[in-house]
Amino acid sequence: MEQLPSSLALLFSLSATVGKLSKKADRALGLHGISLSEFMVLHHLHYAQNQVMSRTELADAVNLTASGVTRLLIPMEKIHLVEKEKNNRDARVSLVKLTFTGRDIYKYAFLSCKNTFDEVVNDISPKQLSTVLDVLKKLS
Amino acid sequence: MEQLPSSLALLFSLSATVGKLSKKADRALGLHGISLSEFMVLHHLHYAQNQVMSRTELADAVNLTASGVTRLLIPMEKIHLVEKEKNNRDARVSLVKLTFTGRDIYKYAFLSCKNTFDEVVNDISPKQLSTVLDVLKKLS
DNA sequence: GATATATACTTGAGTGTTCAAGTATTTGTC
DNA sequence: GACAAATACTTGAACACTCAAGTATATATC
Repeated sequence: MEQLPSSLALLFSLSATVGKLSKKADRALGLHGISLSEFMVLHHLHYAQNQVMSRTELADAVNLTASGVTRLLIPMEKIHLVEKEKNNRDARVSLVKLTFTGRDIYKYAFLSCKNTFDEVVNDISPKQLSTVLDVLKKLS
Repeated sequence: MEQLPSSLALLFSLSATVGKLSKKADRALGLHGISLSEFMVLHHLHYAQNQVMSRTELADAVNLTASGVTRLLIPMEKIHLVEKEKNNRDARVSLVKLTFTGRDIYKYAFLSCKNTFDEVVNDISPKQLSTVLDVLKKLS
């Protein structure tokens, strides 16, 4: 449509695609009462040692600021998906622990999300997919 | 790091990458006093017939809602990057036209942005890049 | 040619996020 | 062991967007 250099085409295309895919994810996850960011928090906690992480670690993992994480966690604590824990070695850090409920919700949400996105990538060959994942890793 | 199915790995990776790249773009474009969304508006106007588009067309092009576009354009009109124009055939539509100033800013912003992102894609082969663009097109 | 329906846009209220500034605590230095 | 600098987090203000409802205009139907 326009003579856009491929580097900028990449930027434009990435942002359009992510816009659409995250909406899709939010719709799928909405059935479980959580957003994509919340799902990502649950996911990273689920695979963390003891299912515990600090807020700073979470911020890095889900690509938010520390303050974004603070605010994201407030409702998640309220509905008991996660709970606060102290770090005895360092009183500054406020640890976040996945609860039993949180783990449960994560599992069901995971399945919904996986089904949705398996379908999305259905007509993309495994080889192409792995190229894309490689490139994305380089870009990050 | 975790046993994430590739479809979800794609979602996570895409959203992380876009987060970082749009920040990078915003830093580059900030020197010209505009955001990435504003740059995208200027870009689409620049290549539109007569450099005019309706707000609905713009919304589609930059992947925002109509109301998002209305609000994005307010400051752009104020600093005379774009201006309103009537459609004589249809009084409902409010056309948006690129001004001289807008065109000028676009050109310089384009160069900054291109330099930044040419560097970003520097260690990605043209073949990989075109695969990624193909896949993104399929996903959108 | 009146009336229902659709389209293009705007507006108020709300959401999710950031940034800058602040607090509490820890670490490093002399 | 006092004090400066760094770290982990929280909070108020702001920003960028969305959604739902409203207005104005156009189109289609009878």
